[in-house]
Amino acid sequence: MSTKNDIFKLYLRLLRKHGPPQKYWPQWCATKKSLKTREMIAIGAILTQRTSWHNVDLALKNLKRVNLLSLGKISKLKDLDYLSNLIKPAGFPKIKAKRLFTFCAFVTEKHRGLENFMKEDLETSRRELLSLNGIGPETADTILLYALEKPSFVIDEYTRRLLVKKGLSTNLKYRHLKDFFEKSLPPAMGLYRDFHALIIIEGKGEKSSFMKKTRG
DNA sequence: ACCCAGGTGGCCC
DNA sequence: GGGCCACATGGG
Repeated sequence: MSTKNDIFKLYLRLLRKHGPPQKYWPQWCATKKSLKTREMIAIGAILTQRTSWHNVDLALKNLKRVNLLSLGKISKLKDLDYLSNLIKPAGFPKIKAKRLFTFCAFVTEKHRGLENFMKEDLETSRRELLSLNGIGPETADTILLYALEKPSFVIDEYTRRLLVKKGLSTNLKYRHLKDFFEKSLPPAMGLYRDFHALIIIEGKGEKSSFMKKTRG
């Protein structure tokens, strides 16, 4: 039977092993407080669904090249095929273009921009994000934590793998795990970001050593 | 020529 | 409520 304390101990172990993470989400983006960065993170959160960072990066570079790394600009697009072609490297281009547009239109039209949206409380924002087509719990929490700066813990495949490996949970449902982490920790954005980053660093490390071991 | 990557929604039972 | 499937591209 795992306890709340096990989660905090896990955090301390990861912190001791890897040191404080220098960069948050995503890897190629340090925590800058600019609106542009937050918008890029939100766009990346949608593009990265079931997709490698490298491919998301290619798509973001395409958007930047045509000066479209902006929620307001994307929300004004008439031609989703154009958007779809730009984000093609990130995979599922048709569906992701639609999802991205839906999100951008919501932020721009309903909230008059990301800065206003940030003023809304966490629970209301989360409900609104989840009501959008194409935004599920992980994408919603990623946007909340990294773009809107709210203490909303993100659960992903790395988190599940680590919990299974450590024997800390057998219930792998999103809501259950999110509650488990949030009840074990104080609601602090910085802590949630660091912890999530450490879980990924740990997960990627495990993977490369696994690949090394099984090769040849 | 496989296999995988930080999900989500639609459909079916 | 759960199980299965489509959605697509770049890299190992």
